Amino acid sequence: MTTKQTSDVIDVPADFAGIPKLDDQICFALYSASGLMTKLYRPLLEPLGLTYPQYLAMMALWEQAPRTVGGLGEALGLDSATLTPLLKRLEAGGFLTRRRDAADERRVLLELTAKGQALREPAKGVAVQILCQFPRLSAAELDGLHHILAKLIAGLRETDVEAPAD
Amino acid sequence: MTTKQTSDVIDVPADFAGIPKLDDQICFALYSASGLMTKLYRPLLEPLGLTYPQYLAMMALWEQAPRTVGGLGEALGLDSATLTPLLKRLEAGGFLTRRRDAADERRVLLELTAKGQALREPAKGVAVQILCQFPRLSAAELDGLHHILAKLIAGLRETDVEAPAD
DNA sequence: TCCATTTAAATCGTGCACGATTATTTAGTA
DNA sequence: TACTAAATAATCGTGCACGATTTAAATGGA
Repeated sequence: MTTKQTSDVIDVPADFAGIPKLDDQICFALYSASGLMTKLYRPLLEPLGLTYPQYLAMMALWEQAPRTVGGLGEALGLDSATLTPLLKRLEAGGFLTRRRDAADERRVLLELTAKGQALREPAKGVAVQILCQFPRLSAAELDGLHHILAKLIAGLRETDVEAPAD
Repeated sequence: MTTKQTSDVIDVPADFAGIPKLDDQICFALYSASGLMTKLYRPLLEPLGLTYPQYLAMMALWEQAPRTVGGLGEALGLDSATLTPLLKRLEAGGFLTRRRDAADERRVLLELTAKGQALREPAKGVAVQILCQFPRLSAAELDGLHHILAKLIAGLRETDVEAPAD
């Protein structure tokens, strides 16, 4: 509390100087919610042998396969530095295969194995259980949350693409 | 392939079986938004010598110090396995000190150094710049987002505390 | 007093995440 | 054809995150 009026320390409208934490709390809320969500998934995904990021990768491949590492990375917002080791673990687990594209040896094609395909059904159960365990937010609230997040993400992606050329 | 009507594979209402991705997209949206947000902070925090989690720790200490590692962990939702190395880096950077509490040698007290205190003002500038770079969401939307996230987090924390005794 | 229990941090092992760099292949062009 | 430039993954180094375990200190009885 007791945030004083140090309105001349930085050259911004006094309105902002007095509330230096509110925006951070939205960021912190996103950070916290994301972490807690991952924790919620952990015990459900563990029996399947997946972590949450691995589950995301599998979902992307259930939607479309084969895909390249780059294509998957674009879908998930991750780069090869993160994906390559993750995909190697999924390959070691027998969920997918990685092979160079014969038509373009720079690309690596990801393909699901039978085991990877088979995981799709139990994964649906996970999604349902998450829904059930979900804190009591109304469908309208969930919808609103999803809608605003989509807008936020679109804006953040723009900034992420344009600003680095600063 | 070709997801058929296997409505008896899992014992849930058929309504859910058909929409196995919607809830995940909220989770994925949280995950993505959180990551993009951290990326937005990075170039602003780098000149200060902080990462985003370190910035969160400093914010908690600007609000209240001295604090114990456990107290900080409760505020941030992190445990000592994450905090101990992070705090050692902040100590190595000269931002804070760690010392055993003489009254209870189990506890470690965190105290800001002059350098750590001094960082508070430029950190306010970071918060302002984040607000400015922020994608065009109305104040009402930001408010709504924050409100729903708070509700979500409260529910997730409950689940996180109660469910593990399963 | 002594000892089991609880509490608090630190440590260990695994896995994610990213900026920066490197290696290889393809494409474009003089 | 040769030679640069662009594209694609992989690699490297640093730092976060968490479950599980370990170490040490405080607490609460018999």
